[in-house]
Amino acid sequence: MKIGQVATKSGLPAKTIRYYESIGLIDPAGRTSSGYRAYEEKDIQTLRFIQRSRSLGFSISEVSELLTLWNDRNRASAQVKELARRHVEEMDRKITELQSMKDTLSELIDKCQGDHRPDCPILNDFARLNNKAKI
Amino acid sequence: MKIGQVATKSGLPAKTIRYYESIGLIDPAGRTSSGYRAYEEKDIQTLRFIQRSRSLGFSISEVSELLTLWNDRNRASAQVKELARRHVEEMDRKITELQSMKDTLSELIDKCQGDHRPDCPILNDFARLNNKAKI
DNA sequence: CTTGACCTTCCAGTTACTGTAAACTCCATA
DNA sequence: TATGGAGTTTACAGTAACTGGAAGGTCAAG
Repeated sequence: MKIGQVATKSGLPAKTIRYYESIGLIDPAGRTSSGYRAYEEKDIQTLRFIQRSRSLGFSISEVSELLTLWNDRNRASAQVKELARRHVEEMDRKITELQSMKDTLSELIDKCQGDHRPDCPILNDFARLNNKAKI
Repeated sequence: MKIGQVATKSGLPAKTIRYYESIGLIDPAGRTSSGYRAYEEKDIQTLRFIQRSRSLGFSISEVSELLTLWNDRNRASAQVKELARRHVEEMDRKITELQSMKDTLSELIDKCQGDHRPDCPILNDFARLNNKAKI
């Protein structure tokens, strides 16, 4: 199978698959006599695995860890859970932070709404010194 | 005022201030006779403005827009609100996406918890084809 | 035999900085 | 007056994870 078909089946752009090979995340693919990369079914599974992990927000190096664990099934469980849990915590932190940024900005927009002066209080707030505690 | 003091007062690393100058986000600072960058009070306000906008998640190019609007107060209100609203929507999308990723992963962790087989179902799920609808 | 789709490599660009190195400049103290 | 340390300058490289584009090779269909 050539890279285009693998791209379709795995959900990853061909370009990205080559990139993953270049950074050593996946083993170099075999080659046809003419130099095209040649893939097998199991490669698609690996790439799907990577695609899925990435879509869940794991970094490349975390995916690399997960791939190692995947290839060592019998002691995977605890470590995978640990990695996943840490990842969930990280996501939680990000969600909280985004939510708080959003709330702050929404409040500023509301203030601007009820205000009929030509200049927007949002910008004034941005420019004010020591505004951390004022919102 | 030299860059170090401005860094302290604005909350931005000196390095970052130089960077902002290099990409044209802020005007080049004046120089002392010996070549050090020389700043005034109003520069601190501008940098604070940038710091605050960035901390609310605006990209550099959005900050650039905001700075332009800031310098044109009388027609700022509507445009600033629009920019801010779009930004809030974008944050909402990110929050939703992160939340959904988190939920998915949490579910997988739960599945792993109640399972006493040595290999973790998380990895199996990662590797499964067409798993988009299965969670 | 040619066209077009697909493949190859390599290099550059993206975002927003951060790290590091080598070389000043300035101020205070011995 | 010398020197030491803190602060400053520039320039270059690196980060994360790709993405875009150029220039060229390959293959099947018509």
